[in-house]
Amino acid sequence: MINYTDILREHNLKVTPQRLAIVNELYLKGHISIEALYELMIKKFDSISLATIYKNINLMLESALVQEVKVPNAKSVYELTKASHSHLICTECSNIEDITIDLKTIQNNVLHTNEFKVSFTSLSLSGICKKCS
Amino acid sequence: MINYTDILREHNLKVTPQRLAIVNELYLKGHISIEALYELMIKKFDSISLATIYKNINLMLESALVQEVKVPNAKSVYELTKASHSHLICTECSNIEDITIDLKTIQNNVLHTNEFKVSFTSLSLSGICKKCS
DNA sequence: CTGACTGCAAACGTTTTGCACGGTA
DNA sequence: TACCGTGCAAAACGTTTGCAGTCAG
Repeated sequence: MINYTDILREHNLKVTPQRLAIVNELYLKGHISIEALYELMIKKFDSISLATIYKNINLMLESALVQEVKVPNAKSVYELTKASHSHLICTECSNIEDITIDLKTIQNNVLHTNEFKVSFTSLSLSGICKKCS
Repeated sequence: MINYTDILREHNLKVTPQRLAIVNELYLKGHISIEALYELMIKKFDSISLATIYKNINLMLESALVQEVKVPNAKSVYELTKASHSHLICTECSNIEDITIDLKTIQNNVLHTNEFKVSFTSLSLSGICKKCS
């Protein structure tokens, strides 16, 4: 069991049952859409409002506890902020897997040939995953 | 002057002044948001409707004449479909530059270590461009 | 001439906001 | 206790749809 309370406090967010549950779902699912998160939250808080989900996700985005992942041809999903990584997105089952790919060489090339200082990279590879092929 | 008429016909789209203008703006700007496209179009067609923009962009997406580019922390932009490429996105001036980066090695690694068959890649590098630094 | 495109208005789904109440620190 | 978070309802926003008139082929 992860200590979500401290994680929230470290990001200057008050600890509430709803927030703990949101962080818990993000941790368990890895990547989740607003809609799917709401469906899961309703099971724990039968009168929770979508507005609460939005307000909290937005606060978590601002405090960098959470990051948005833009998915080609699909809705965005959200994940707990972790070390820079890429995504394998299955177009069949919609599952998203994290993967570590070293992009330093590419960043260096871009710095020298384009004089462009990279601060954030977003790489997603869409295709068919092991299970679906 | 590019022959936009043929480009439209090749994608089974009827040729209208509005469509010619949309393709022209996409060509000139490289990447453009719906909102910005509408602002430009209004200058040429004072009674054009946003619905016309949406309908045409959607048709152009379906016929693969146009592609959507999802931008981290910003609205999507649209571009004429061209050979696979990546994007340098300046967080200062919001300019987007196309760049060719060979991702075959990465795709091969993913195929072998994750058994994941990549069909589409999306790589964007956000940072500070030459002009803004 | 026929079907497709345009522009307008209405509808729709998603996200945000305002407010009264309740809970955290 | 004081402020912040929650839930509800309403509003705002972006996008889509239906329709009547017009245009491309």
